[in-house]
Amino acid sequence: MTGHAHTHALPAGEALTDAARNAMARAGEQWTAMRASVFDALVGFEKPASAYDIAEAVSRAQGRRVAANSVYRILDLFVTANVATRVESANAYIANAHPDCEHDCIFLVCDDCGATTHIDDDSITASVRMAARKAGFRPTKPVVEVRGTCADCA
Amino acid sequence: MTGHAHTHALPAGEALTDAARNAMARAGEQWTAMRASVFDALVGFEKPASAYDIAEAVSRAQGRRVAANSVYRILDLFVTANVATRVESANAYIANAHPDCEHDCIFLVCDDCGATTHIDDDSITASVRMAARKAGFRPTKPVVEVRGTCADCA
DNA sequence: CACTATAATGTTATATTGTATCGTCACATG
DNA sequence: CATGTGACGATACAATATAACATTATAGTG
Repeated sequence: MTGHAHTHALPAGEALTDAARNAMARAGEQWTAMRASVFDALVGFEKPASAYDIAEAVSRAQGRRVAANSVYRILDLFVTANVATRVESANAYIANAHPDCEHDCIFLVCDDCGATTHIDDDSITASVRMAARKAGFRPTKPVVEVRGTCADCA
Repeated sequence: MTGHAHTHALPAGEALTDAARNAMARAGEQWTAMRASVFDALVGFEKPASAYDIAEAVSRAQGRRVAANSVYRILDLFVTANVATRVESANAYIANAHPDCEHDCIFLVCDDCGATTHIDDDSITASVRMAARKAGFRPTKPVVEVRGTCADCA
């Protein structure tokens, strides 16, 4: 039993950007050129990207030096607005494929190639939260990531 | 249902150090004065400690400068030998309360005070591994941590 | 439009975390 | 004693993250 069946029409390209912009709007945040740039860079990576990777990509795209600092600020907003997620075990960020709905994501991180996919299994994350509560803990954000080998590298 | 009931006589003090030393021996690693020092420092922290925190503590304890470098090396051994675990979402390390048995631990990290407890719920981590496999992924090490507020800070 | 408050970004500096490299020391073994 | 090996020291550096303050852009408002 994998929680309620749950199919997203995964937004891509324009649609994904739209979804992100909307999510930001809902969070009361603006969608500026700089933020669009960072988002594009983020989506441009297949793997989770570090703030510095993104800073470099944005710098290239804009033909000027963009400091990691600014990128961090924007990534923080993205994370708050559910537009991106931080992959803790990789110190890196990844775009959220469906900013529209709130999930406790589960990331599968390939130690070989770095490729990272995510699955949504609300029954698992719910039981994680539950177990925490049973221990007298008030959960805010479960971090569920799996290191291992992806299908391509296996 | 919380997996098989599972009660450890949690080793503490001397007993814990013994357990750690044995675990290292099983991994074919030596138990040196330096390693004992690092382990003591690690156990001395209530919260997950960064390698630098530990380097400082060991430096104080030994009245000489110990470089983070050396601490990292030893921590890596500890992690491999199941004597310590890295808390990914905190970039820090914590001693394993029962080096004798292998678990996919679940950590509860308080965002307020930093105190971190761990629970072992094999049914949860098993289902995490299972979900990963169902996605064509070969799991090596699940990272399950929960950020939130502990009972004391609630 | 001009003014102003606020948000966003730039700039620079610095803190924290993590690796790499190579030298030295201690100890075991032949 | 010679030699090999593992542990540790020392130094340098790379990567990740935050702080503080200046400047610029933007949205409201009169």
